[in-house]
Amino acid sequence: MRINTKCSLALHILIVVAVFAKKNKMTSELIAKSTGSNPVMIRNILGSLRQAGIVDVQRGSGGATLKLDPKEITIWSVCSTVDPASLTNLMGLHPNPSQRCPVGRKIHALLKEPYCAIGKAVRKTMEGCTLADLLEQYYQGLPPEL
Amino acid sequence: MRINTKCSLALHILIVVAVFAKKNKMTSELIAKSTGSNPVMIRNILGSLRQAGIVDVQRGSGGATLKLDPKEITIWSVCSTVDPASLTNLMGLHPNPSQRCPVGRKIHALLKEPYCAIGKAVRKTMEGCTLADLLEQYYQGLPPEL
DNA sequence: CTCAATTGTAATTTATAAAATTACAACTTG
DNA sequence: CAAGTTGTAATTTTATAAATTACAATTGAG
Repeated sequence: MRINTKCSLALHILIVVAVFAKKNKMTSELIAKSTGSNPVMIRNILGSLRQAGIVDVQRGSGGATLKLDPKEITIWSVCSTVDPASLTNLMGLHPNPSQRCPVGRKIHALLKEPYCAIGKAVRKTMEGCTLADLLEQYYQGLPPEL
Repeated sequence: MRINTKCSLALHILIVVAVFAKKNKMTSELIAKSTGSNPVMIRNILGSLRQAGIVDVQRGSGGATLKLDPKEITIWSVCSTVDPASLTNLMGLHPNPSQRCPVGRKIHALLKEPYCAIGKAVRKTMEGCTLADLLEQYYQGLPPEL
C-alpha cells in the first residue's frame, strides 16, 4: 500500500488551529513544526481546505483560522477535499487484465460493486466523526487553560 | 490509504481458478497471462492463499485449485491474507509530530478511535461479499458452457 | 512608501514503496 | 533423469509521496 498522510496531516492542522488560533498566529511555518512536516505541504493542504470553505487563510500577514463550526467539519469533508483520489481509488485495481480471457474482460466490472460498497462504508463512517468529536477527546482531562 | 493491487489480483486469481481449474491446469504462468501480471507475483499470492487454507497448489507438477467452497471465501479473508498491512494501516499517519506540542503528543491517540472505526466498517463490508457472489455475477448472462 | 514576513504555486529533487524481473534450488511425474 | 513447475531470495525498475528550492504576490508595521 501507499500510505498517504495528507488526511492525518489535515486533521492535525485543524486541531492545532482550533486550539491555538485565538492566541497565536497560525502560520504554515508554525504548523509545520507541530506536525513534523514542511511548510509547503501545510500551505498546500490549507489551500485545499480554504477552497472548500473550511478555513480562512490570511495572505501576506499570515495565519489560518477555522471558518466553520467544528461540529460542521467531518473527517469525510476533510479527506475528500485534501485527497479525493485516495478515496475514489481506495481499493487498487491491477491495470492490465487480458482482454482475451473472459475473466480478464469482466474483472473490473465484477469488482466495481463490492469496491463501491466499501467506499460507501468508509464515507458513512467518516461522516460520523467531526472535528468537534476530536476536540472533545483532546480536552479530556486537560486543565482548561490549555 | 490506498490498498495496493494485490487484493484485486488475488480475487482475479480465485475467479479464474474457480472457473477453469476443472478443465485446465492453472499454472502461475497461465494466470499471469490472464491477470496481466507476472508469474512470480502470482506464485507469491498463491503462496499466501495456500498458507491460509484457501487454495491448494501442486508443487512440481503445477496447478492451483480451490480448497474451500466459494461461499466460504470472503473478500476480507482474501485481502487480510494477501495484504494485511494495508488493512491495518488503511489510514496513513504522518510520522513525526512534535512531542513539544500538546496536539503533536496526542494526535496519534486522537486519530486511533475514528481510524479503527473506519477499519471495522471496511472489514464488515468485505466480510459481506464472497467469491460465490462474484462468480454468480460472472455467470450472469453467460452461456453455461463457459 | 518601504521592508520584513508570509502565502500561493511551480519546478525540482529525494525518499519510499510497489511491481517486475532474474535466478535458482527443490519438487513432481512421465 | 529430463521437462515443467513451484517457492523464494535478490535485484532492478517504475511509480508515487514528500521534501526542498525558488520566487512572485500580498499584507501590515513602521
